[in-house]
Amino acid sequence: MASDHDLVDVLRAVADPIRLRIVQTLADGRPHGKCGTHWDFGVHKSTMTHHFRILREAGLTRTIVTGRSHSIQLCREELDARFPGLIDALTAGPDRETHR
Amino acid sequence: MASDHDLVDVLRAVADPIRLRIVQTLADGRPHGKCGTHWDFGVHKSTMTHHFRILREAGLTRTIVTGRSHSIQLCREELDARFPGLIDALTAGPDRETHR
DNA sequence: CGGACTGTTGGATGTTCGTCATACCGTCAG
DNA sequence: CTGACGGTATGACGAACATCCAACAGTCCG
Repeated sequence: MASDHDLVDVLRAVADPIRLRIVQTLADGRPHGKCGTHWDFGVHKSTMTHHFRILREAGLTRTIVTGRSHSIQLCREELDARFPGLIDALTAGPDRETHR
Repeated sequence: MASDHDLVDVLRAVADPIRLRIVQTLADGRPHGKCGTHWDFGVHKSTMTHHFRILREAGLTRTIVTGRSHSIQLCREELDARFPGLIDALTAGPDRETHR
């Protein structure tokens, strides 16, 4: 039952265009910087912080702080253990354009 | 790209405790009645209508009208085709109590 | 026909959410 | 130390959302 609650949290976190894209990009398992370089969604800096926070609080990502640059990484193992197949389903879009 | 848009719609539809439960229950492929008998969430009748509408408009379910009783059914084939593994991931919860 | 049953429609309401702008804080280079 | 850089915190605001209530509409039974 607690799993249902968590699942809803994860789904809510992922039910947003920007956050879904972030998760899809992070699905390669490697950490990505939070810097505006990679994430050009045309939204304000603090908005990205907001989205990163939602993802982190839903248990989807962890943040790695190195000096003044933060990196974000998907918690693949935990997620695959708790919600098997979920991340795959989110990333393996039907006609998902590979890169860019 | 259109798939991403649709995926977000599906996720948003499913990112609600009541609607997630509905989808999980419907996952057996059989049609279930909309009657209050099966769905006892303690919410108002019209609220259920609202949730059913969201699910239908997200392309998750179809409604079968028979006389004065409506039945609802999950669009398994379409969903498995467009978002392979998604429904499985939603229903195969980690410690989801086997049945009942 | 007239009423019970099943479900929908159309407000109304309080809450959550996404976004922005500004101010703030830690880190690194000179 | 001072200033630039990378992120965070806080507050505001409009849109979307979940919920309820009352009224309505189609179907079946007597």
